[in-house]
Amino acid sequence: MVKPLSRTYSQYSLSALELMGQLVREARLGKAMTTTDLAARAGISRALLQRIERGDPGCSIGMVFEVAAICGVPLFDLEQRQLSRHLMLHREKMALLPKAVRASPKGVKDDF
Amino acid sequence: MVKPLSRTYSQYSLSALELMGQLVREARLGKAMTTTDLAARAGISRALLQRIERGDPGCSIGMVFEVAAICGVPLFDLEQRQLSRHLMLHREKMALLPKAVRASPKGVKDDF
DNA sequence: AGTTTATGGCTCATTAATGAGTCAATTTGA
DNA sequence: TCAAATTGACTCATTAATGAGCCATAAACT
Repeated sequence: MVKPLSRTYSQYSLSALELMGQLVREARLGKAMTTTDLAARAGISRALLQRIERGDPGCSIGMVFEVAAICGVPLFDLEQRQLSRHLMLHREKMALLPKAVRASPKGVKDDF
Repeated sequence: MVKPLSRTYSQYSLSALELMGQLVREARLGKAMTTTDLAARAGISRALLQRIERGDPGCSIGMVFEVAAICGVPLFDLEQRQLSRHLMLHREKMALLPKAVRASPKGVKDDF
């Protein structure tokens, strides 16, 4: 029995998680799929799908995105083709950015 | 030594993952934060942050969203307040939807 | 109302993710 | 060019996520 490390999440993240789960659930119901159906299709357990729909922060992002993709929830509000194009543009943009940053001696330059 | 279960992901999910990672990296560089800085601020290891920026599907979605939130990457293209409002509306909408679906005897009703 | 099915929420064993640490390579700024 | 710092990529021990199974409850349809 060891003391479990309880992670903390910002309200923003939690809201985004819950919204993501609801979008999945809504999409699933819209397609008249049971949790068992969707879970099987995504190759995951029903228990995990339930955690995803609940907005559990501990789920792997790959599985969440995969489930979202399967039941038609758009990621970044982009469709398949647009997403690919967007990504390519971003790759080029990243190539121009600095590879490393030199932090200021003390304190981080931010706008919090 | 057991055979590891290699999960499969759709191209769509992988692209979305990579894009997410790049957005984080871009935002981090924009704030002139080192990987060590951002990791510390998010309360995670530098190794994990690197996996997030690389678009690793295995990272927990909670940590990814948290890092995104910290360095200012908007989720669902929504700001803090808008996200909360959007979520509330969705909760109400969900309350009206059916709680369970009856699957068709054979085959799932979808549009693939 | 009764029946059937879906869902939610647990436990526990197993598998995978995470943290800590190290090292080489790259990049930045003087 | 040179030194200092950042980054990327590993290993390994630890912690957490996942799958399988079960049961009680709730919902849908006749």
